[in-house]
Amino acid sequence: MSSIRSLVPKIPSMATWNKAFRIKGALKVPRCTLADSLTAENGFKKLKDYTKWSQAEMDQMTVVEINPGLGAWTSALYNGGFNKIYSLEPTVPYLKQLEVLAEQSQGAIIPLKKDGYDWQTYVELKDPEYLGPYINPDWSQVNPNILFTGTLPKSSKGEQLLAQFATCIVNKMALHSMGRIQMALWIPDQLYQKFTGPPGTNARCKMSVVTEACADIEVIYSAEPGAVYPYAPYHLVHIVPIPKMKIKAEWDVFEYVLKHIFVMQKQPLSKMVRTLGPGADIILKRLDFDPSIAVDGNKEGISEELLLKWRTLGNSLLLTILTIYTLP
Amino acid sequence: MSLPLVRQATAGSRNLLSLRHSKLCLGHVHRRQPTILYSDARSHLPLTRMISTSPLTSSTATASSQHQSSDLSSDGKHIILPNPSRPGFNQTAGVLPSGISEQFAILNACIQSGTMVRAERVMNELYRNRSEEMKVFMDVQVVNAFLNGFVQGAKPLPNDCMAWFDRLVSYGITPDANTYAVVVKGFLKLGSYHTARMLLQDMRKNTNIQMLDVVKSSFLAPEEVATFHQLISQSQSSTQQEVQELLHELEVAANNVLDKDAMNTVTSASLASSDTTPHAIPSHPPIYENVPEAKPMDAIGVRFLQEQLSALQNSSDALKMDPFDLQMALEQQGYEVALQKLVHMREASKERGDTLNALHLSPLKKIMWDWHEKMIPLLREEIVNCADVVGRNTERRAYGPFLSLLPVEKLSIITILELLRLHNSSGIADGMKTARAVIDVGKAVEMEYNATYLKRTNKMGEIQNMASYGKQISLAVRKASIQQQEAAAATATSLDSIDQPTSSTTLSTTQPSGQMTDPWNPVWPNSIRAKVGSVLTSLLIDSAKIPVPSYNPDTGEKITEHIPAFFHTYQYVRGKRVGIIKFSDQLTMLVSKEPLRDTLHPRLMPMIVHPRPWLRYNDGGYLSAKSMCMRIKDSPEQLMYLYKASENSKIDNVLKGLDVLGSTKWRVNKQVFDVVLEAWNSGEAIADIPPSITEPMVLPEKPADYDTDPKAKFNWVNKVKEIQNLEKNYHSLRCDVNYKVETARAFLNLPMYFPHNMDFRGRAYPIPPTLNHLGNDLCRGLLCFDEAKPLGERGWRWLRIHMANLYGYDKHSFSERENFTMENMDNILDSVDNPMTGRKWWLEAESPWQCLSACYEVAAAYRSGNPLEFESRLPIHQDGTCNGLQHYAALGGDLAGARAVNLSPGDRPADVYTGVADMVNSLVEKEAKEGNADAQMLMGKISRKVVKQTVMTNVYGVTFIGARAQIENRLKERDDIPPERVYALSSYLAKKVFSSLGEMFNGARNIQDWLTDSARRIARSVPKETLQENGILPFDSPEQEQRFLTRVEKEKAKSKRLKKSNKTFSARNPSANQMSSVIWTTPLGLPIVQPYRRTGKKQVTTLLQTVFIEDPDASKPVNAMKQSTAFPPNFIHSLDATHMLMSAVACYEKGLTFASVHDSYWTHANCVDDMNMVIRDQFIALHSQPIMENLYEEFKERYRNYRIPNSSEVDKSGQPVSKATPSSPIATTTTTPVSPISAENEALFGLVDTPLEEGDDDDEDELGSTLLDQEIKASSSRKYKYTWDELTFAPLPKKGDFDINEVKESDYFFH
DNA sequence: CCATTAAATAATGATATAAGTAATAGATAATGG
DNA sequence: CCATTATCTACCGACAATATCATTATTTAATCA
Repeated sequence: MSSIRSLVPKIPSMATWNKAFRIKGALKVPRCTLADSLTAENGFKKLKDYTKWSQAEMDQMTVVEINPGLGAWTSALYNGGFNKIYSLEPTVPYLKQLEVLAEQSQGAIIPLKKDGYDWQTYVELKDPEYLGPYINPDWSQVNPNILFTGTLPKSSKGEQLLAQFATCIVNKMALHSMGRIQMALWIPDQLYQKFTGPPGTNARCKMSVVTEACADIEVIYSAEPGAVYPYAPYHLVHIVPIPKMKIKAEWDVFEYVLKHIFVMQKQPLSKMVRTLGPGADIILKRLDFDPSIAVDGNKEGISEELLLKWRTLGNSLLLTILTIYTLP
Repeated sequence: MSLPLVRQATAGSRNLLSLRHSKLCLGHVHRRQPTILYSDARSHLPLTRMISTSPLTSSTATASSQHQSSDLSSDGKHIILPNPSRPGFNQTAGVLPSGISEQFAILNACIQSGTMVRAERVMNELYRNRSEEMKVFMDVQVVNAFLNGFVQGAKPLPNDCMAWFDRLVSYGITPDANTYAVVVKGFLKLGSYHTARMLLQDMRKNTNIQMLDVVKSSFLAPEEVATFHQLISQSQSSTQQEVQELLHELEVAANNVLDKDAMNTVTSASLASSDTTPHAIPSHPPIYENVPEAKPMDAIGVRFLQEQLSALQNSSDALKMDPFDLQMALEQQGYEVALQKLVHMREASKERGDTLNALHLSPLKKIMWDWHEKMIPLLREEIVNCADVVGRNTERRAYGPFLSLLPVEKLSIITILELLRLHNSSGIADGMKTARAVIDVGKAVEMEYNATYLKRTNKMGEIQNMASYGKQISLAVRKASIQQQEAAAATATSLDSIDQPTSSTTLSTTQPSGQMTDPWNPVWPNSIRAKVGSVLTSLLIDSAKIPVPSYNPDTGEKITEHIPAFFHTYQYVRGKRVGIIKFSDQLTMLVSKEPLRDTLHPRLMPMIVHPRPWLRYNDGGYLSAKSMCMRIKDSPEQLMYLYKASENSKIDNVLKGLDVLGSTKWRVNKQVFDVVLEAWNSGEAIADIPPSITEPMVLPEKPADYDTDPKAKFNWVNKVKEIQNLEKNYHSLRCDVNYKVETARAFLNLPMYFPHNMDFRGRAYPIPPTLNHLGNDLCRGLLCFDEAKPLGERGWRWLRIHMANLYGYDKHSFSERENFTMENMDNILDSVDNPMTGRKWWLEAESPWQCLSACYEVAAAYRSGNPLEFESRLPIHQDGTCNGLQHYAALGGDLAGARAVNLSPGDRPADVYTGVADMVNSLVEKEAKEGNADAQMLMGKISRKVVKQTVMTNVYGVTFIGARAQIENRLKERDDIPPERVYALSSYLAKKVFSSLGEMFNGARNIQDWLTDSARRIARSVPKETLQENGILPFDSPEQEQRFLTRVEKEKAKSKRLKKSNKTFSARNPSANQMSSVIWTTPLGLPIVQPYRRTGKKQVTTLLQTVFIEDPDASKPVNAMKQSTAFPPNFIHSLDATHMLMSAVACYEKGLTFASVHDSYWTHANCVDDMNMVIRDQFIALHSQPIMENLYEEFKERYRNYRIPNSSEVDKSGQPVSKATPSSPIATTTTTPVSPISAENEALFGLVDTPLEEGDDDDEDELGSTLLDQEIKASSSRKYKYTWDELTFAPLPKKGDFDINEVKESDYFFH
């Protein structure tokens, strides 16, 4: 296919980076960027091990990368064998750096001045020029032509963005209006904990429930804090939307319910259900499990079976709620 | 000296007292003059006494009081108290530390509910855990109340009482006469005369307490005093001389006291009648014969109010009730009435047995009754549970005692009504914030408790008689009342330490001067209110259900479900949780169908009799409810200054002004009311009545990409939210109108009064919230004076001018305005004849409802054939033209400014707003021609209204952002500007306005700058002592140092809990040490404290959730920025308030009816000329004083010995590079005196960092010095010197040549 | 019985929560290297 | 200590985040001499 690729972006020292790339204005905190090529290469290797992508599969994939930053991950993707990488970078200094890489990659890397945080971007990506040809409404299988990847900022924006990705998966919106698209994201540790928070833990939260209901998550690789500017622990996470959402309820209702019962995640479900509406506790009667389980699904004194039932939230509770609420 | 303020002397019979006070009043108003009228006894401040009552702390106390004696000078010109950072403040101010105020409230609740076991436990815990603080804050009053708890009931426990007495004495409490009275009472009640006698003997031997003081203690009822005679007869046998002496004293005292009642009434009568009051006041009813307060009882309005009461058992009398009693009953029995109405409803329908009629009954009331019945058993159970708790449940221990203070029925009804009242409050659709709900319920319980407690202990008949009698408002009456009250205190308890519950900051024990002792009744802290409120709310939520028709989901058959009427839930507001209590939809529907009148508590309504004159800062207004003359929130400092000023008779003239405002009798304008009602019932949007929304608004269509593009969805959701918001606003607006209409209906044909109080700057506000003359156009249109006065020629003219003003034609000369009205007579008559069907000319007016009201008046006068004799009730307004600038111009003697705001005469009104608008318009026009799109859009649209607020606030320091926001709001109101451009346009316009203003108000701005600068300096300043104690400045003397060290020693000895109060003085965070707020005294003597400090909120656990509440006691650093930016407006407002109050009093004394809305003064048409004279005279009187100079002097005195941090550049030798003080903008004009202190500083620290007392180890020192070296090298040319300079103020801006007396000739000064 | 220590409980402080930044701009307080 | 960063945006009438966890502080129980 192609000769061995060994693209290496220019990684400035932390001090230089601080001067040249610390972005002011739009984002309040400087956006994190992967700043270690080795980490990037290692991460990609692991990712490839996990997904078992063949070169043929990779050849037909178009990669969309958000927040490439210095381009370490971009290079790793390119070096790993992808031939078409859209790098969505809104800030000029990074963009310049990427253009260098673009040149060196003989056009495989295509920097675009777009912002992965901006919803408009996903509308634009549907353009025939970019992902238009690969839009695929078939959710029975993973979209073979698109890989979405990138680095999430450590700010509240990153958190919001991740939550929205989950929402969009459930509702097949934005990126996921183009099909069942897999993602490989570099996620800051703190956010990762919330993203995947298992039941009964402190990290269990709204987002982890939604995530659980819509995608399979696998952590691929964990970067040393030093590999990211400014220093922060990051994980590379592989996210594959599941073909059939576990959430049966209408999204807005589901979200409302989840938000309210998670006000007090350590309290029994039966108590929090009352905050949903006057007399909402009547739905408890129709529940097929003991509602004294804590909202966050704390395991203590709870049978495995019960836990399972509660975790398949979309199937039981919310369906029930919906039926009650939509009665004449 | 001119005498506008001296009340017309009626006869030579005025006593010394009233003479003295008239003089006092003059002295204060006209001239800064040392106060000479206070006897020295007055300066014995009760709270200082409180400190010294504790021998164990005496060393501290004396030390601090000596130390403070220099700055605690309340008998000088101004009230000056220690800085809140000083240890003396909390003690002097009686501010209780966190936790203790709660415990005191609980203690009192235990005592009052008769559960002494719990009271003992509280007391025990207090002494065990907070023993050091107890030494300072435990007051003998508290002790007396506590001890009395043992012996007041039917089963006295004198031995327990005695044991506690001994114990408390051993803790350092010094018993007073009341203490002995209480303890002795216990034994007397049991017949243990011997013990009682021994006690008294002991007292006689060991204390200086007089027997008479014991016997006349308010803790002893007359019949209890009588038992002393039994003691005497029992002990006659003793031959000891000592005993015989005691018995003799006792007998004399007892007889004395038992005779006292008669004495008292005589004195009161003589006191009162010796004033100018034309009639003597009989000591006993009936005294109302010659007081025609209310119209005859067949009036429509009063019937409604009487219906309120008709449910009560003795209601047959209601119709015959005297208005005074009616008012009293309304205030005190509001909840009983509400409850009885529910009962009646039920009884009535049961009796009639006809279900048909039952259907017509209010369904809401039926449900409320149901809740009530369900809630009561739960409440009882809860009370039992609270009593059961011996050990751990701290929550129950905190709220339990309070549940026993009122009957459960009352608790229940209070909760129900409060929750219904709060529907849609704080911007929550169909619900309320939990925090608000629980605190308000708690507050309502507290108020009700106070009201009934008062009723129980109330023997204030004479006082009230006299007070309510007083259409005669005068200092003399006030004085006489106070004196009488104090005299009466020996036999009757009075209301004093019950502060108004709305303020959560409290004086722990306010002991007024003199012999008077108040029952101890601490204000409940908000945390307690929240806890109490939350139990009740939670119980109501559990018990309140509402029937809902429903289907059985399984069988599909129709059933009636009972779902909760309320539920507790949460909302997220920008990521934060907010607890709310929501109404179920069914309840919302029910409530919206029901008229709101039954949830209106009479305590919030206008009064039907004259308000009680303000006797003290916390004594006046409504008859029974305790209210404050100043609205204070969470600021102990404000309260303390007010208290001191009140006790030192410094605010009598202010209070008098409030009395005058409260004495204005109003009535509802029936004609306008009818039109309002018609408009209201039509459901359409008319004037400022919003339309009623019958069907839900149409939602916009979802966009095509709603399902795929989050942005599209987001936008749509936002649109929907906007619409819902609009709907909500309409709804709450309509509710508001509904309340107003209902209140007006209640008072149809009935005179009403608005008791007034002030904000902290002295501006006056009516206390009743819904309907008052400060309200919107609708309120003002609905109200007119009760008294009618013939127009006369001038009045007829003013009426016509007023008519034109209200229409909006107010920028022309008076004669043009007169003509305007005459030319529009046709329209006016049409408006009157066909208000809703005719041409509706009045609706186009700037103030439609007031215009309509004026139309009626003009039309009636016009048609009467002889307008000059027409009896007019319409208030005619005279508005200051840019009142703030007027005061600025007067302060600065600014000629140009004076001309611009009509201080100097002109032949037509000058109007700065129009002037600026014109300037901006021409600017815009020019740029429009140049092709500026913004300018083109705005061409010709810049009205006076658009720029008015910005121009006005410009001299108050509004910023560009603020100005833009103001203009934005104005532009949004217009419909000829596309909403999406409003923002950009307002930005453009704000710039233009600012540039137009340019140099326009330089005179004012100079003063503003001086004020801002001074305030900033003050806010940053620190008392010298603080610096000394932190080792930053040297002590003045070894003695001072020694005193400090002993205090530290003592503090160290205290429990660790207190160590946080030992704040270390850190240079790192300068704002943490800024504790001085800006304080000044208005020319009327009102001390004003700017309350802006950091908020210190804490989470408080309640049954429903935790609530976030301001912790009142923590002394928090000031918000220096707010202090300085707020000072100019506050200062000017305090002046306009002063002017208003002065004018009010002067008008009153000329017999003019007077009302005001800050800078708009109202009176009868034919009195306008007189009032105008008064306004001008008072303005001159006010500004003839050297106000700025006085302020300057006051600041210098008040902040003597304060220091501010300063850094100035010095050259290598340490000599100052420039003499300026860079820390202040104006400082360049200042020649900062080279104070000796600065020299000391320099010597002490040289150029090095402040050597803090914290032991810097050598390491750091080395590091520090090397760093320093580097620093010097690095910036070799620059060295700074940091010093704590004496707080000085910039010299006052130079005063111009304007002669204030020109105001007299200016027709358009107020117009 | 006391003193001392361990365990239990209360008080205090810190942190996360939701989820499009709205738009703009100039002074000043707060913070971090 | 200086430079960057966050926080304000005239004032008043009219107020309001909360659950949970970790860490101390204080109280109670327990043990022992």
